[in-house]
Amino acid sequence: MYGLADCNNFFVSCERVFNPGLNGRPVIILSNNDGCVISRSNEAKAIGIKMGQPYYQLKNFISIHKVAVFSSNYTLYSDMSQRVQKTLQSLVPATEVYSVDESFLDLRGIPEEQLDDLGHYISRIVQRNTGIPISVGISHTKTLAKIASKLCKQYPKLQGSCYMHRPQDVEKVLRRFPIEDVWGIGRRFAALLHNRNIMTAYAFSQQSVDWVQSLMHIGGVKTWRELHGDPCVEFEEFSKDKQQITVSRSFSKELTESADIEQQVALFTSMAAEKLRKQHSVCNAIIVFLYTNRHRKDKPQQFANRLVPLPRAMDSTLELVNWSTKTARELVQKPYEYKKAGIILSDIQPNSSLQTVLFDDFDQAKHTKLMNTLDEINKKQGPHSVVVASAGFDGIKMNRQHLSPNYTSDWDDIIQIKI
DNA sequence: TCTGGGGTCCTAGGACCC
DNA sequence: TCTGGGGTCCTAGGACCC
Repeated sequence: MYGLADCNNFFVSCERVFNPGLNGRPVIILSNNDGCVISRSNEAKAIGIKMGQPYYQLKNFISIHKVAVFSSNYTLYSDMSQRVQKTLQSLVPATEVYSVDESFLDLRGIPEEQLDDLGHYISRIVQRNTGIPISVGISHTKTLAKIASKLCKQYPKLQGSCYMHRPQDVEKVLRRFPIEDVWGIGRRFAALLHNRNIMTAYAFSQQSVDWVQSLMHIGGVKTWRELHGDPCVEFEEFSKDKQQITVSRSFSKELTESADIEQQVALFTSMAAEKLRKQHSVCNAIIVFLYTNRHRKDKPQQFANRLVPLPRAMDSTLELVNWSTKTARELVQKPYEYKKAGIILSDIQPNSSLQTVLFDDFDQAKHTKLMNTLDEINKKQGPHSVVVASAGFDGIKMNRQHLSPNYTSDWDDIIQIKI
Protein backbone atom coordinates (compact mmCIF):
# COMPACT_ATOMS: atom_id res chain seq x y z
CA MET A 1 0.00 0.00 0.00
CA TYR A 2 1.09 3.51 -0.85
CA GLY A 3 0.27 6.67 1.05
CA LEU A 4 0.36 10.27 -0.04
CA ALA A 5 0.58 13.10 2.48
CA ASP A 6 -0.35 16.39 0.83
CA CYS A 7 -0.25 19.69 2.71
CA ASN A 8 -3.46 21.69 2.30
CA ASN A 9 -2.97 25.07 0.58
CA PHE A 10 0.62 24.78 1.72
CA PHE A 11 2.03 28.31 1.32
CA VAL A 12 -1.09 29.87 2.82
CA SER A 13 -0.95 27.40 5.71
CA CYS A 14 2.70 28.34 6.40
CA GLU A 15 1.76 32.02 6.72
CA ARG A 16 -1.17 31.14 8.99
CA VAL A 17 1.01 29.19 11.44
CA PHE A 18 2.76 32.43 12.43
CA ASN A 19 -0.17 34.76 11.86
CA PRO A 20 -3.36 33.12 13.20
CA GLY A 21 -5.35 36.27 12.42
CA LEU A 22 -5.40 34.95 8.86
CA ASN A 23 -7.58 31.97 9.80
CA GLY A 24 -11.06 32.16 8.32
CA ARG A 25 -10.04 34.92 5.88
CA PRO A 26 -9.36 34.71 2.16
CA VAL A 27 -5.55 34.60 1.76
CA ILE A 28 -3.45 34.37 -1.40
CA ILE A 29 0.28 33.96 -2.08
CA LEU A 30 1.87 35.49 -5.17
CA SER A 31 4.60 34.11 -7.41
CA ASN A 32 8.01 35.79 -7.64
CA ASN A 33 7.80 39.42 -8.70
CA ASP A 34 4.27 39.47 -7.25
CA GLY A 35 3.08 38.18 -10.63
CA CYS A 36 0.42 35.47 -10.32
CA VAL A 37 -1.58 33.72 -7.62
CA ILE A 38 0.13 30.43 -6.69
CA SER A 39 -1.57 29.44 -3.43
CA ARG A 40 -5.08 30.15 -2.14
CA SER A 41 -6.93 29.55 1.09
CA ASN A 42 -10.30 27.78 0.81
CA GLU A 43 -11.99 31.16 1.39
CA ALA A 44 -10.05 32.63 -1.55
CA LYS A 45 -11.06 29.69 -3.76
CA ALA A 46 -14.68 30.11 -2.68
CA ILE A 47 -14.86 33.73 -3.89
CA GLY A 48 -13.56 32.63 -7.29
CA ILE A 49 -9.84 33.51 -7.32
CA LYS A 50 -8.18 31.20 -9.84
CA MET A 51 -4.79 29.50 -9.69
CA GLY A 52 -2.25 31.35 -11.86
CA GLN A 53 -4.39 34.47 -12.17
CA PRO A 54 -2.31 37.66 -12.70
CA TYR A 55 -2.33 39.81 -9.56
CA TYR A 56 -2.88 43.12 -11.32
CA GLN A 57 -6.24 41.86 -12.61
CA LEU A 58 -7.34 41.20 -9.03
CA LYS A 59 -6.36 44.36 -7.19
CA ASN A 60 -9.87 45.86 -7.07
CA PHE A 61 -11.51 42.59 -6.19
CA ILE A 62 -9.01 42.08 -3.39
CA SER A 63 -9.71 45.34 -1.63
CA ILE A 64 -13.46 44.73 -1.84
CA HIS A 65 -13.20 41.25 -0.33
CA LYS A 66 -10.42 42.13 2.12
CA VAL A 67 -8.15 39.40 0.81
CA ALA A 68 -4.79 39.08 2.62
CA VAL A 69 -1.97 39.11 0.06
CA PHE A 70 1.59 37.79 0.48
CA SER A 71 4.67 37.67 -1.72
CA SER A 72 6.15 34.17 -1.74
CA ASN A 73 8.60 33.56 1.09
CA TYR A 74 10.43 30.42 0.01
CA THR A 75 12.84 30.59 2.94
CA LEU A 76 9.90 30.12 5.28
CA TYR A 77 8.15 27.51 3.13
CA SER A 78 11.23 25.28 2.71
CA ASP A 79 11.82 25.37 6.43
CA MET A 80 8.21 24.38 7.18
CA SER A 81 8.42 21.71 4.50
CA GLN A 82 11.37 20.13 6.30
CA ARG A 83 9.49 20.13 9.59
CA VAL A 84 6.60 18.28 7.96
CA GLN A 85 8.97 15.80 6.29
CA LYS A 86 10.76 15.06 9.58
CA THR A 87 7.47 14.40 11.33
CA LEU A 88 6.31 12.05 8.54
CA GLN A 89 9.64 10.19 8.64
CA SER A 90 9.13 9.55 12.34
CA LEU A 91 5.75 7.91 11.70
CA VAL A 92 6.23 5.51 8.76
CA PRO A 93 8.96 3.07 7.61
CA ALA A 94 10.02 5.23 4.63
CA THR A 95 8.99 8.38 2.80
CA GLU A 96 9.64 9.79 -0.63
CA VAL A 97 9.74 13.59 -0.77
CA TYR A 98 7.86 14.32 -3.96
CA SER A 99 7.61 18.10 -3.82
CA VAL A 100 7.73 20.94 -1.33
CA ASP A 101 4.25 20.03 -0.07
CA GLU A 102 3.85 16.31 -0.84
CA SER A 103 5.46 13.09 0.34
CA PHE A 104 4.66 9.51 -0.61
CA LEU A 105 4.60 7.08 2.30
CA ASP A 106 5.82 3.51 2.02
CA LEU A 107 3.31 1.45 3.99
CA ARG A 108 4.32 -2.00 2.80
CA GLY A 109 4.42 -4.42 5.70
CA ILE A 110 1.88 -2.59 7.83
CA PRO A 111 -1.16 -4.79 8.63
CA GLU A 112 -4.16 -3.68 6.56
CA GLU A 113 -6.46 -3.36 9.54
CA GLN A 114 -4.18 -0.66 10.97
CA LEU A 115 -3.98 1.54 7.88
CA ASP A 116 -7.12 3.57 8.44
CA ASP A 117 -6.11 4.49 11.99
CA LEU A 118 -2.53 5.16 10.95
CA GLY A 119 -3.66 7.62 8.26
CA HIS A 120 -5.70 9.61 10.74
CA TYR A 121 -2.91 9.47 13.30
CA ILE A 122 -0.39 10.86 10.75
CA SER A 123 -2.78 13.65 9.84
CA ARG A 124 -3.30 14.60 13.52
CA ILE A 125 0.37 14.46 14.51
CA VAL A 126 1.61 16.55 11.57
CA GLN A 127 -0.98 19.19 12.35
CA ARG A 128 -0.05 19.12 16.05
CA ASN A 129 3.73 19.24 15.50
CA THR A 130 3.90 21.75 12.68
CA GLY A 131 0.57 23.56 12.53
CA ILE A 132 0.16 22.50 8.89
CA PRO A 133 -3.09 20.70 7.94
CA ILE A 134 -2.54 17.73 5.64
CA SER A 135 -4.57 15.22 3.63
CA VAL A 136 -3.47 11.59 3.70
CA GLY A 137 -4.58 9.20 0.95
CA ILE A 138 -3.87 5.47 1.13
CA SER A 139 -4.43 2.94 -1.66
CA HIS A 140 -2.87 0.27 -3.90
CA THR A 141 -0.84 2.60 -6.13
CA LYS A 142 0.56 6.12 -6.05
CA THR A 143 -2.06 7.30 -8.56
CA LEU A 144 -4.92 5.93 -6.45
CA ALA A 145 -3.35 7.34 -3.25
CA LYS A 146 -3.34 10.77 -4.86
CA ILE A 147 -7.02 10.42 -5.68
CA ALA A 148 -7.76 9.32 -2.12
CA SER A 149 -5.93 12.36 -0.70
CA LYS A 150 -7.92 14.67 -2.98
CA LEU A 151 -11.12 13.18 -1.57
CA CYS A 152 -10.09 14.34 1.92
CA LYS A 153 -10.04 17.94 0.72
CA GLN A 154 -13.47 17.52 -0.79
CA TYR A 155 -15.01 15.80 2.23
CA PRO A 156 -14.08 17.25 5.65
CA LYS A 157 -15.99 14.32 7.15
CA LEU A 158 -13.00 12.11 6.31
CA GLN A 159 -10.99 14.10 8.89
CA GLY A 160 -7.75 14.33 6.98
CA SER A 161 -7.30 10.74 5.83
CA CYS A 162 -8.87 8.37 3.33
CA TYR A 163 -8.06 4.68 3.10
CA MET A 164 -9.46 3.52 -0.24
CA HIS A 165 -8.93 -0.18 -0.90
CA ARG A 166 -12.09 -2.28 -1.54
CA PRO A 167 -12.66 -2.73 -5.30
CA GLN A 168 -16.26 -1.54 -5.06
CA ASP A 169 -15.15 1.65 -3.24
CA VAL A 170 -12.41 2.35 -5.78
CA GLU A 171 -14.88 1.97 -8.65
CA LYS A 172 -17.42 4.22 -6.96
CA VAL A 173 -14.80 6.94 -6.52
CA LEU A 174 -13.37 6.61 -10.05
CA ARG A 175 -16.86 6.88 -11.59
CA ARG A 176 -17.13 10.39 -10.15
CA PHE A 177 -13.52 11.47 -10.47
CA PRO A 178 -12.82 13.87 -13.38
CA ILE A 179 -10.20 12.46 -15.76
CA GLU A 180 -8.38 15.81 -15.91
CA ASP A 181 -7.69 15.62 -12.15
CA VAL A 182 -5.89 12.28 -12.42
CA TRP A 183 -2.11 12.38 -11.82
CA GLY A 184 -0.36 12.06 -15.19
CA ILE A 185 -3.24 13.44 -17.28
CA GLY A 186 -2.35 16.97 -18.32
CA ARG A 187 -4.16 19.59 -20.37
CA ARG A 188 -3.39 18.04 -23.75
CA PHE A 189 -4.51 14.52 -23.02
CA ALA A 190 -7.50 15.71 -20.99
CA ALA A 191 -8.76 17.63 -24.04
CA LEU A 192 -8.12 14.63 -26.26
CA LEU A 193 -10.10 12.35 -23.95
CA HIS A 194 -12.91 14.86 -23.51
CA ASN A 195 -13.27 14.98 -27.29
CA ARG A 196 -13.87 11.24 -27.22
CA ASN A 197 -16.41 11.70 -24.44
CA ILE A 198 -14.20 10.13 -21.79
CA MET A 199 -14.90 12.31 -18.79
CA THR A 200 -14.06 10.27 -15.71
CA ALA A 201 -11.20 8.16 -14.39
CA TYR A 202 -13.52 5.17 -14.61
CA ALA A 203 -14.40 5.73 -18.27
CA PHE A 204 -10.68 5.96 -19.03
CA SER A 205 -9.95 2.75 -17.12
CA GLN A 206 -12.57 0.94 -19.26
CA GLN A 207 -10.75 1.64 -22.55
CA SER A 208 -8.57 -1.10 -23.98
CA VAL A 209 -4.91 -0.87 -23.07
CA ASP A 210 -3.92 -1.03 -26.78
CA TRP A 211 -6.07 1.98 -27.51
CA VAL A 212 -4.45 3.88 -24.63
CA GLN A 213 -0.99 2.84 -25.85
CA SER A 214 -1.60 4.06 -29.39
CA LEU A 215 -3.03 7.39 -28.27
CA MET A 216 -1.03 8.23 -25.16
CA HIS A 217 2.06 6.01 -25.33
CA ILE A 218 3.76 4.50 -22.34
CA GLY A 219 2.88 7.28 -19.90
CA GLY A 220 -0.83 6.80 -20.54
CA VAL A 221 -0.52 3.03 -20.11
CA LYS A 222 1.18 3.48 -16.73
CA THR A 223 -1.64 5.71 -15.53
CA TRP A 224 -4.22 3.23 -16.85
CA ARG A 225 -2.58 0.33 -15.02
CA GLU A 226 -2.17 2.32 -11.81
CA LEU A 227 -5.90 3.08 -11.86
CA HIS A 228 -6.45 -0.68 -12.04
CA GLY A 229 -4.41 -1.08 -8.86
CA ASP A 230 -1.26 -2.33 -10.59
CA PRO A 231 1.74 -0.32 -9.28
CA CYS A 232 3.92 1.03 -12.13
CA VAL A 233 5.46 4.08 -10.49
CA GLU A 234 8.04 2.86 -8.05
CA PHE A 235 8.60 4.21 -4.57
CA GLU A 236 11.91 6.10 -4.42
CA GLU A 237 13.16 6.71 -0.93
CA PHE A 238 16.43 8.38 -1.89
CA SER A 239 16.34 11.48 -4.02
CA LYS A 240 18.52 11.32 -7.09
CA ASP A 241 21.04 13.97 -7.99
CA LYS A 242 19.70 16.63 -10.34
CA GLN A 243 20.56 16.17 -14.00
CA GLN A 244 20.31 19.89 -14.58
CA ILE A 245 20.12 22.91 -12.32
CA THR A 246 18.25 26.02 -13.40
CA VAL A 247 18.14 29.45 -11.82
CA SER A 248 16.11 32.08 -13.63
CA ARG A 249 13.97 35.07 -12.73
CA SER A 250 11.80 37.73 -14.29
CA PHE A 251 12.85 41.26 -13.43
CA SER A 252 10.59 43.94 -11.99
CA LYS A 253 11.63 46.22 -14.86
CA GLU A 254 13.04 45.44 -18.28
CA LEU A 255 16.84 45.63 -18.42
CA THR A 256 18.73 46.95 -21.44
CA GLU A 257 22.27 47.53 -20.17
CA SER A 258 24.66 44.65 -20.60
CA ALA A 259 26.29 45.41 -17.23
CA ASP A 260 22.97 45.06 -15.35
CA ILE A 261 22.12 41.82 -17.12
CA GLU A 262 25.58 40.38 -16.53
CA GLN A 263 25.28 41.14 -12.83
CA GLN A 264 21.99 39.25 -12.61
CA VAL A 265 23.40 36.34 -14.60
CA ALA A 266 26.42 36.23 -12.28
CA LEU A 267 24.08 36.05 -9.28
CA PHE A 268 21.98 33.25 -10.85
CA THR A 269 25.16 31.35 -11.69
CA SER A 270 26.50 31.54 -8.15
CA MET A 271 23.16 30.30 -6.79
CA ALA A 272 23.19 27.37 -9.21
CA ALA A 273 26.85 26.55 -8.53
CA GLU A 274 26.10 26.37 -4.83
CA LYS A 275 23.35 23.81 -5.49
CA LEU A 276 25.71 21.90 -7.76
CA ARG A 277 28.38 21.62 -5.06
CA LYS A 278 25.78 20.70 -2.47
CA GLN A 279 25.00 17.52 -4.39
CA HIS A 280 28.76 16.91 -4.96
CA SER A 281 28.50 17.26 -8.71
CA VAL A 282 30.28 19.04 -11.52
CA CYS A 283 28.88 20.23 -14.85
CA ASN A 284 30.19 20.14 -18.40
CA ALA A 285 27.96 22.73 -20.01
CA ILE A 286 26.14 25.92 -19.17
CA ILE A 287 23.15 27.43 -20.97
CA VAL A 288 22.45 31.14 -20.74
CA PHE A 289 19.14 32.61 -21.84
CA LEU A 290 17.66 36.11 -22.09
CA TYR A 291 14.01 36.79 -22.88
CA THR A 292 12.16 39.95 -23.74
CA ASN A 293 8.64 40.50 -22.37
CA ARG A 294 6.40 38.22 -24.45
CA HIS A 295 3.30 40.10 -23.30
CA ARG A 296 4.47 43.34 -24.91
CA LYS A 297 3.31 42.78 -28.48
CA ASP A 298 4.33 46.36 -29.29
CA LYS A 299 8.02 45.73 -28.58
CA PRO A 300 10.57 43.71 -30.58
CA GLN A 301 10.92 40.18 -29.22
CA GLN A 302 13.98 38.07 -28.66
CA PHE A 303 14.41 34.69 -26.98
CA ALA A 304 18.17 34.36 -26.98
CA ASN A 305 19.86 31.31 -25.61
CA ARG A 306 23.22 29.68 -26.00
CA LEU A 307 24.68 26.41 -24.87
CA VAL A 308 28.36 26.68 -23.96
CA PRO A 309 30.30 23.41 -23.73
CA LEU A 310 32.91 23.86 -20.99
CA PRO A 311 36.54 22.89 -21.57
CA ARG A 312 36.33 20.51 -18.59
CA ALA A 313 33.92 19.56 -15.83
CA MET A 314 33.74 22.26 -13.15
CA ASP A 315 31.94 23.44 -10.02
CA SER A 316 33.75 26.65 -9.14
CA THR A 317 31.52 29.71 -8.90
CA LEU A 318 34.38 31.91 -10.11
CA GLU A 319 34.90 29.92 -13.28
CA LEU A 320 31.23 29.38 -14.05
CA VAL A 321 30.48 33.06 -13.54
CA ASN A 322 33.23 33.92 -16.02
CA TRP A 323 31.65 31.73 -18.67
CA SER A 324 28.07 32.81 -18.08
CA THR A 325 28.71 36.55 -17.93
CA LYS A 326 30.86 36.41 -21.06
CA THR A 327 28.04 34.57 -22.83
CA ALA A 328 25.39 36.99 -21.60
CA ARG A 329 27.50 39.89 -22.85
CA GLU A 330 27.61 38.31 -26.30
CA LEU A 331 23.86 37.66 -26.35
CA VAL A 332 22.68 41.13 -25.35
CA GLN A 333 21.59 43.16 -28.37
CA LYS A 334 20.12 46.57 -29.00
CA PRO A 335 17.29 47.53 -28.95
CA TYR A 336 15.87 44.63 -27.00
CA GLU A 337 14.55 45.12 -23.47
CA TYR A 338 15.07 42.01 -21.36
CA LYS A 339 12.43 40.95 -18.87
CA LYS A 340 13.82 37.60 -17.85
CA ALA A 341 17.16 35.83 -17.74
CA GLY A 342 18.47 32.54 -16.47
CA ILE A 343 21.16 29.93 -16.60
CA ILE A 344 21.07 26.14 -16.69
CA LEU A 345 23.95 23.95 -15.52
CA SER A 346 23.77 20.74 -17.54
CA ASP A 347 25.67 17.61 -18.45
CA ILE A 348 26.09 17.02 -14.72
CA GLN A 349 28.15 14.20 -13.25
CA PRO A 350 29.45 13.26 -9.76
CA ASN A 351 32.57 15.22 -8.80
CA SER A 352 34.29 11.94 -7.94
CA SER A 353 34.49 11.26 -11.67
CA LEU A 354 36.33 14.52 -12.19
CA GLN A 355 38.93 14.13 -14.92
CA THR A 356 41.91 16.38 -15.31
CA VAL A 357 42.59 17.60 -18.79
CA LEU A 358 46.06 16.98 -20.13
CA PHE A 359 48.28 20.11 -20.19
CA ASP A 360 45.71 22.03 -18.16
CA ASP A 361 47.36 24.41 -15.74
CA PHE A 362 44.16 25.07 -13.83
CA ASP A 363 44.69 24.73 -10.06
CA GLN A 364 41.71 22.54 -9.12
CA ALA A 365 42.82 22.05 -5.51
CA LYS A 366 42.97 25.78 -4.89
CA HIS A 367 39.44 26.36 -6.24
CA THR A 368 38.02 23.43 -4.31
CA LYS A 369 39.46 24.80 -1.08
CA LEU A 370 38.15 28.29 -1.80
CA MET A 371 34.64 27.05 -2.68
CA ASN A 372 34.50 24.87 0.44
CA THR A 373 35.35 27.91 2.55
CA LEU A 374 32.78 30.05 0.75
CA ASP A 375 30.02 27.48 1.23
CA GLU A 376 30.99 27.02 4.87
CA ILE A 377 30.79 30.74 5.66
CA ASN A 378 27.47 31.17 3.86
CA LYS A 379 26.08 28.24 5.79
CA LYS A 380 27.16 29.72 9.12
CA GLN A 381 26.53 33.41 8.46
CA GLY A 382 23.50 33.20 6.21
CA PRO A 383 22.96 33.05 2.46
CA HIS A 384 24.96 35.55 0.34
CA SER A 385 27.23 36.60 3.22
CA VAL A 386 30.16 36.15 0.86
CA VAL A 387 29.48 36.73 -2.82
CA VAL A 388 31.45 37.17 -6.02
CA ALA A 389 31.74 40.91 -6.62
CA SER A 390 30.39 40.61 -10.16
CA ALA A 391 27.05 39.45 -8.72
CA GLY A 392 26.75 42.69 -6.77
CA PHE A 393 25.10 43.29 -3.40
CA ASP A 394 21.66 44.36 -4.58
CA GLY A 395 20.22 40.88 -5.02
CA ILE A 396 17.68 40.10 -7.69
CA LYS A 397 15.79 42.98 -9.28
CA MET A 398 12.45 41.67 -8.12
CA ASN A 399 9.19 42.99 -6.64
CA ARG A 400 8.20 41.51 -3.27
CA GLN A 401 5.94 44.11 -1.75
CA HIS A 402 3.96 41.80 0.51
CA LEU A 403 6.73 39.72 2.05
CA SER A 404 6.18 38.23 5.51
CA PRO A 405 9.05 38.02 8.04
CA ASN A 406 11.41 35.03 7.96
CA TYR A 407 9.83 33.66 11.13
CA THR A 408 11.98 30.55 11.27
CA SER A 409 15.42 31.84 10.22
CA ASP A 410 16.98 35.09 11.26
CA TRP A 411 20.24 36.30 9.75
CA ASP A 412 20.28 39.73 11.37
CA ASP A 413 24.01 40.17 11.65
CA ILE A 414 24.95 39.40 8.09
CA ILE A 415 28.45 40.48 7.16
CA GLN A 416 29.19 40.85 3.47
CA ILE A 417 32.69 40.23 2.19
CA LYS A 418 33.88 40.71 -1.38
CA ILE A 419 36.08 38.14 -3.04
C1' DT B 1 2.33 49.70 -15.66
C1' DC B 2 1.54 44.82 -13.81
C1' DT B 3 1.51 38.05 -16.43
C1' DG B 4 6.40 32.44 -11.84
C1' DG B 5 10.04 28.96 -11.47
C1' DG B 6 12.16 24.38 -11.55
C1' DG B 7 12.14 19.90 -12.86
C1' DT B 8 11.58 14.81 -15.45
C1' DC B 9 10.55 11.53 -19.03
C1' DC B 10 9.37 10.10 -23.72
C1' DT B 11 9.41 10.19 -28.77
C1' DA B 12 10.79 11.14 -33.36
C1' DG B 13 14.15 12.02 -36.46
C1' DG B 14 18.79 12.86 -37.96
C1' DA B 15 23.74 11.77 -37.67
C1' DC B 16 26.86 8.44 -37.52
C1' DC B 17 28.98 3.87 -37.39
C1' DC B 18 30.17 -0.67 -39.09
C1' DT C 1 16.43 -3.07 -63.92
C1' DC C 2 19.33 -2.82 -59.98
C1' DT C 3 20.60 1.50 -55.43
C1' DG C 4 21.79 -2.43 -47.66
C1' DG C 5 20.58 -2.63 -43.10
C1' DG C 6 20.75 -2.52 -38.35
C1' DG C 7 22.17 -0.35 -34.37
C1' DT C 8 23.37 3.63 -31.14
C1' DC C 9 23.67 8.26 -29.80
C1' DC C 10 22.15 12.88 -29.62
C1' DT C 11 18.90 16.62 -29.73
C1' DA C 12 14.66 19.17 -30.04
C1' DG C 13 10.23 19.35 -28.86
C1' DG C 14 6.28 17.93 -26.43
C1' DA C 15 4.08 15.93 -22.67
C1' DC C 16 3.79 15.82 -17.72
C1' DC C 17 4.55 17.19 -12.53
C1' DC C 18 4.72 20.52 -8.38
